[in-house]
Amino acid sequence: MTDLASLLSALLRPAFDAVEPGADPVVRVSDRVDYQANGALALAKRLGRPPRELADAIAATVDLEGLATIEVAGPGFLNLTLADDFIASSLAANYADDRLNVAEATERHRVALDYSAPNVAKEMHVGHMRGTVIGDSLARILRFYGHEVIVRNHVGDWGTNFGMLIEHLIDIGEDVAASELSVGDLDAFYKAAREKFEHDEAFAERSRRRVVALQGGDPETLRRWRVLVDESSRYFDRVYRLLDVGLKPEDVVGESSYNHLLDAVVEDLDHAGLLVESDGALCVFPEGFTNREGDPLPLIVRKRDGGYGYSASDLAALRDRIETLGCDRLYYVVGAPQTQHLEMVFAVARAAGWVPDGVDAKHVAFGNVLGPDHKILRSRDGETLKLVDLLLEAVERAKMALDARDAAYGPDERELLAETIGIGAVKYADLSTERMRDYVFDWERMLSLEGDTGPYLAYAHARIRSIFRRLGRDGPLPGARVSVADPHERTLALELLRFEESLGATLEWLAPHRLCGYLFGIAQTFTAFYENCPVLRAPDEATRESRLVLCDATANTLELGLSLLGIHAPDRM
RNA sequence: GCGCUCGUAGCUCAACGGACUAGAGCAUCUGAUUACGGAUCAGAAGGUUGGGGGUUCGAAUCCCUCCGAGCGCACCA
Repeated sequence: MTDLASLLSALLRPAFDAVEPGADPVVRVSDRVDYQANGALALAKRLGRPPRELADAIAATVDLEGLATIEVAGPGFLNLTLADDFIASSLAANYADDRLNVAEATERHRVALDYSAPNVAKEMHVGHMRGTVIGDSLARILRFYGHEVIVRNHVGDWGTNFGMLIEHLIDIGEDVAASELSVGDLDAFYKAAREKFEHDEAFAERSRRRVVALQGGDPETLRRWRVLVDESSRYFDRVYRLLDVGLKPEDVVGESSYNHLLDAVVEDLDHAGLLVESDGALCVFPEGFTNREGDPLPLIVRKRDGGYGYSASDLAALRDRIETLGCDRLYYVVGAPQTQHLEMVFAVARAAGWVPDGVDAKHVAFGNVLGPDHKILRSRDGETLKLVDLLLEAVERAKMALDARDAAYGPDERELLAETIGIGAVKYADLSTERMRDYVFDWERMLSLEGDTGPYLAYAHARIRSIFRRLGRDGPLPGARVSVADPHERTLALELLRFEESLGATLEWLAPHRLCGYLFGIAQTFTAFYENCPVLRAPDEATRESRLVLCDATANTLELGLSLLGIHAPDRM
């Protein structure tokens, strides 16, 4: 389907072109009319003509082909009201062709989507949840649009920490370590290693030597490193399955994967004349970045000791995504504190000529999850909150909520529903807030069946499906005509037709909360419709079938929209 | 100190440079409805969009400045 705003814009364009070639009508959804074009105001300013007069002239010459009526309002707005017949027939046609909830990109991209990025031998905590959930939703939406998405789970599997982690592995024995890691007690493992590193000088010394052995490619050291990586990956995978995200083991391409490209990064930066030695380290000083003292701030590509840091692997990964994978969109779903680092990486890559025209690299930054005290969410005892613990609690709470309801579930159904609802609630709460903002985590609110929540939307969907169960059919009769005679029908139909517009905005801003807002609006509009327009007791057969189309289209939109957020909507709950 | 982000109703959040009434949800209050799954509906109350300037026909949105919060600022990643 084509979105209505684009369609109206195309109809208005000739009239705008006649005034000034290439002028943009700027058609938008308006709260007081179906759509509003305010392009005449900007155009009038540019041409120095009275806006109202210009708007009148455009309105007089425009041909809307009977699809809408136009009216000049205020200082020069062009208010567009769609014809009821047009809304009804568009909805019916799109519904019949199964094209109501379809979106098509005009140009397709190959997108490198970097998200999740947990650290090997370290627990996943709430901070990883946001990146994982947002990234997963964006992956789904991009694919839905027809873009090719190459997911890179840039796990932290390299660096000086691994000296101490491998030594600790040796100390406690691989069998013990493997069982400790596989039950998900990564924090205990990491903390024990850290503890020894800080208080046991002999251990610290062994650790430092071990780093050298690791970076030198010593086979036995690499084998032990691999044990840590593999055990952690298995653990991550379990968390991803619980979280119901599409990340797969083959998406894991960690920092270590770029080791063989790091020398070339340094050489090429040197050839480009960007490399500067400073205090023994090899640095690039991109323009516009300064430190505390106001001096130029370096991106340290190679450390004084000759080792590479994460700047080098980030640069190598960026090149790999452009040069080897052939991506023209690079999205990094990474926390807001990394903003400066990523900007510097992008700046250096551009200066080095590694980012051709038409290639866009973006930091999709996100804020923190806060506790009731408005500080970073922690467990009750003040420790970092393990992601699994949070997810399991969500499932437990959903189970209790289900038990409190007046409905009977089989034990398997109860288990499955609790997982679907609980995890969905957490994900929706996360996705429905603008991603740059910190948000306050609140169990009560996110699991509530009232308000802007995952369970509310899932329930809205299940309730509509139940209409058809009661009817004993799967859907409306084929070829049913749609009428929007009642204002509630009209509003709902129009809202349903705006699916692609909403998805377009979601992608344009890489902001899943826009899709959330749309779906919540759909659910609310539906309730108003359902309250005022009897469906099963409709006055006549034709009205009933028309309303059934609206019901089914709403349920489909909710189900699809939620699935694009990574949330499953069960048919009954 | 410099930089980035945020500051909107009691609380949690929306709002793409567009309006004459800045929207939802929760909580509060008033009515209606014994309901096609009550996640009901109608309505009320609640805001000088942190303060102050500026640009504009028009600013929560853009610019400047101040205040407050969070984060980053050379060899951890």
